[in-house]
Amino acid sequence: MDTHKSTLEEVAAAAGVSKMTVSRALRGAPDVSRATRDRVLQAAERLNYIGNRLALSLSSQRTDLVAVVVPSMSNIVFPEVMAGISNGLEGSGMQAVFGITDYDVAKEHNIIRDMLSWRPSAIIVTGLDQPDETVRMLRNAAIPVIQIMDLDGTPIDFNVGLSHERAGEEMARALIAAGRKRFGYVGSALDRDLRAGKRRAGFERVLHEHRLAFVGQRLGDTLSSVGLGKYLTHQLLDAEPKLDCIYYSNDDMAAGGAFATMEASRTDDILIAGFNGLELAAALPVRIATSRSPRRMIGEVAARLARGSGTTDNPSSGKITAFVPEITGVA
Amino acid sequence: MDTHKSTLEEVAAAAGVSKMTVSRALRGAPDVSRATRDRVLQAAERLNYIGNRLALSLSSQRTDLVAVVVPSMSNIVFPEVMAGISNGLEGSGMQAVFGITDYDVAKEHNIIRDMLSWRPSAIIVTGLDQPDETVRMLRNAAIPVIQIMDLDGTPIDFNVGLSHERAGEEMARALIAAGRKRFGYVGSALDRDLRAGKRRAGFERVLHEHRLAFVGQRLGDTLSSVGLGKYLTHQLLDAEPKLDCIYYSNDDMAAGGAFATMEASRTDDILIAGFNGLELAAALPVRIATSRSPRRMIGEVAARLARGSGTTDNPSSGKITAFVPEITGVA
DNA sequence: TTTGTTACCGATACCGGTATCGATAACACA
DNA sequence: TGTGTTATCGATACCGGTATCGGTAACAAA
Repeated sequence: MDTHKSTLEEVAAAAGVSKMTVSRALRGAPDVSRATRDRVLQAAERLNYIGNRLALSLSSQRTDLVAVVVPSMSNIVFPEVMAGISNGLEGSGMQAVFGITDYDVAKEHNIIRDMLSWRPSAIIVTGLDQPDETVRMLRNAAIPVIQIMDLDGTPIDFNVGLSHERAGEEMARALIAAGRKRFGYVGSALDRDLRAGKRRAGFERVLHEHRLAFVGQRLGDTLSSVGLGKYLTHQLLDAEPKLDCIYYSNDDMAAGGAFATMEASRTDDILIAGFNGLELAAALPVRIATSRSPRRMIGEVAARLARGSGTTDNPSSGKITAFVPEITGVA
Repeated sequence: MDTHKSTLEEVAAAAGVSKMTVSRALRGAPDVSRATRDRVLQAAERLNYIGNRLALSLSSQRTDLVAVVVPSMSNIVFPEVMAGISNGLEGSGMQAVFGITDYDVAKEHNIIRDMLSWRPSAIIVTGLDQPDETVRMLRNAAIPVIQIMDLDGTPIDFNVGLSHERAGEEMARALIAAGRKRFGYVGSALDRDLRAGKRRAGFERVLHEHRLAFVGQRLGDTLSSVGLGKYLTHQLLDAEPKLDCIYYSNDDMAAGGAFATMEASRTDDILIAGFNGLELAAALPVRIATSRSPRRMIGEVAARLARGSGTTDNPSSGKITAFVPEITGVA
């Protein structure tokens, strides 16, 4: 019935008490008699009262907000991380607020600034490659900073993720051990997706150690996608018919590669290798190699760290949580 | 250097002016001389001042927040909608806040309640099937309520989406027109994903009109996924060898179906039909039928409506934005 | 009857900004 | 010299809650 508003004051008037008593009753504080508590609750119900968190947070100096900054939404990986965070926060009374940077450093800076203006209790950001200015801002916020996904670099505070350089290395080692010799590479936008670039660098380093190199490669400049992976793979197969293995920037691209090899009837002699361990990769009609990144787990661990914001934190321990991706589909 | 805090008051002290002047200078208000403006800006810079939106919003009675409530994150569809919203909000100074309900009605109610306590300028919720209690709460919020994705029902206020019943009907009509006769169905969790249920109902209605029915079906009870679609399809193919078309609850399941038919060498006589028009569906090595849902566009339109919150809105026009999904891959 | 204790409740001062109105100084003009 | 005007700034009152402290009533104990 009543249109919007309704403040503590109004509920107080309706219940015939002071707003302080209403505040206590609604929060379940002990210093309220059963009788008045019931009156207050009824009045609040009747007026459709909904608390004002702006006032609450400003007054109590706690927001119970967790800012989360991710680069993209168009790949299922980050939504899964966000779901993990959301899940890990459940029951804590904390709320995640998300920001998307589109892999843009300047945008990231502004988004982080905007997020900090909400005075979150903790902030989760993707990667370790923020520019100095952004790092300074994060340091200055005096809240737990949790950098996720990547481990290759110097963390500001907490760090949860995996080494992408090492993931690339391990994949190369596994493929070489399995007898692969003529490698190709397909990826896209490595200048923006720095983690994909690190994987490629690690992979290539191991190739060099074994006196090998990418025989051929195709790089796109748009966001990675299944269709792009398929398209570039067809190109690469035409240009380099003798490849026996192609490494991709991620599983989406790799799935496209798998489709391309199927269409070219090359599934028997070419092994497709990706990264992430997507559900899709496991369901493909052909086996592809991939490293499973614990995306959801990373989100949950990050959430757990964020929850610890208010509690007693052991300052120096557990700052870094390292995961080692499991490689599957090679042999 | 300086650890956290720093308020307007402190910047004011540092600049030798009142906090009101700092407030004006930082917002670019006209009543400030160039000289003091510069002094203030420098002081703010030096102290690493970051505004407090809690105070700002409480004081000005505007949050510029858009609450967004979606059921899931584990399917790329909703992240794409969210990306569309985020994109559509760009440059407006508004910020989206997301909540995930996991297709749980009770959870949805609580999440909406929590969101409203932040006093958003508008709220975007998925679907039209909220229980009365939730509808009352939304009505009472006295802000624009934008229900997205679905059109089959009675909207509270704004409505942006498509009719899923009709989408199912149209797909059935197209498939029948293309000569398909023996239909199967594969889906999952239709009791929670109501829109998938509506599509199925619409599809089945048209089958009946043509004196047809699903010859066989498999229903999972977990969330839809490529693997599940593949698994259920294999089961269905074993049980009903004579199908010539299978309708799926969505494209993820359908992709799994496509893989199953490939593995069973049945790609020539069975047509796979899904819903969403995912990028993946177009890249598959076999053609599948699908209806393209304008997910990103829905998000952008919703964002545009949310932006209009503060401006002069023509109350009765443009309340409903209907999209008609385009069917591809049938013939 | 006096004194203590406990249970319950209200008054007041913030939290960190913005809106509003008024004050002051400088300058132009009569 | 007196009077407006304009530019620039500050004082004050909120916004809607919570923290803190103090007050009152009821009851038990002395």
